[in-house]
Amino acid sequence: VEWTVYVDLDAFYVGCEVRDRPELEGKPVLIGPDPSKGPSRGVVLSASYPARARGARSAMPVHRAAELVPDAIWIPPDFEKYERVAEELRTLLRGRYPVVLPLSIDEAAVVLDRTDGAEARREAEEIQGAVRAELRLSASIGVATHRTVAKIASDRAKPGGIVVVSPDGIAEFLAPLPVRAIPGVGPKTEARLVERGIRTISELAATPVAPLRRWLGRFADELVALAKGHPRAIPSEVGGPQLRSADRTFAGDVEDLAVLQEVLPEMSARLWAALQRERLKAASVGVVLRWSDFTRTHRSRTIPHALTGPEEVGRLADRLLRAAWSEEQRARGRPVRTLSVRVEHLRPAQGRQGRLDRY
DNA sequence: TCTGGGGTCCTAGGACCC
DNA sequence: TCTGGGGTCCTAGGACCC
Repeated sequence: VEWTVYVDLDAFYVGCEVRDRPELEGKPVLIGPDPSKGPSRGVVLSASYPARARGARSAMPVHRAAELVPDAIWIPPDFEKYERVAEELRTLLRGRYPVVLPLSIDEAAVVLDRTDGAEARREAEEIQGAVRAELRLSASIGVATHRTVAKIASDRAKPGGIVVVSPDGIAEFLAPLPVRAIPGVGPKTEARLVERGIRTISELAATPVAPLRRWLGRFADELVALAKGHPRAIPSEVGGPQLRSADRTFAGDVEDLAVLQEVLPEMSARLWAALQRERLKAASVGVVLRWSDFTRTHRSRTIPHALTGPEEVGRLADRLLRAAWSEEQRARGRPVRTLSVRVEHLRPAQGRQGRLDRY
């Protein structure tokens, strides 16, 4: 049987900082823009467990976290560092196992062929020990015969534990958990399920799938199968990236098209640099306006050739931005909070191999 | 005192093709 | 005069994840 060992690094950004500054161990550390340095619309990117004990969470507005934890130690994010550390984890795993799936900056999975639960648990223990000894980081690990179950198990193992789910114990393991524990069930889907009296996975398992399809589409079949202990297998191939984007949230909401147009050259340059770094070509440009009420408008255009440079990205983005603005702004009657420029239809550029294997 | 800056995948209608 | 069945691509929007 094939087993998946799902490795999830605990409070990852905090962990990267604490291993460089051991004196921070056990302290309420928050990664994000320090709100005492001026008003910010930023959010917490990572919170240490002592900070979590006082209610701070990642994705929480920083001013709210500062209220809850006034003596927090704030550290501005250093994404290059986190990317390097993420690569350390992948290297560690690739040195030991033939099939390693990089799943996000702080998660990776190993697929073990022809093994059993006891052996898979020993591998998880060995990985956890190596991550602690060599990376000086804490990992939570879920072990199961299906990736989705292994991921859910890794959540239950936090922080620093190992949870193994046997193939015939899947339904029993999932039964008491809230539907929200399933990856892909967010606030909206949870609300739809709860409206129908479905709060836990055991209640989901007891629900006829046909009526659920009306609300959830094909996802309904997947959910009920998982709840009954028969998860869908997820293919292991990791494709190349689908899009790259540059985002900018303004310090104050913007009511003037010209202000948006002004930042396009800088954003296009940033985006182009990212493509160059990864040796990618793109053949589609898009802009996204996030209005002050958090709704979004998207315009994109595909062109019959690869984009030639940041100027072309900027030119096309400007055209799309003006169209989106004239068609939508009056009707929305709201200023813009965030502007994004994105490129899609990515392909590896010719020539030397880039680092497409990173993700 | 609301909610970053990245990303992924799915759906749905229309164009267009065989 | 009426109108198949299947497929892909494009665009816009939505939900979700780290």
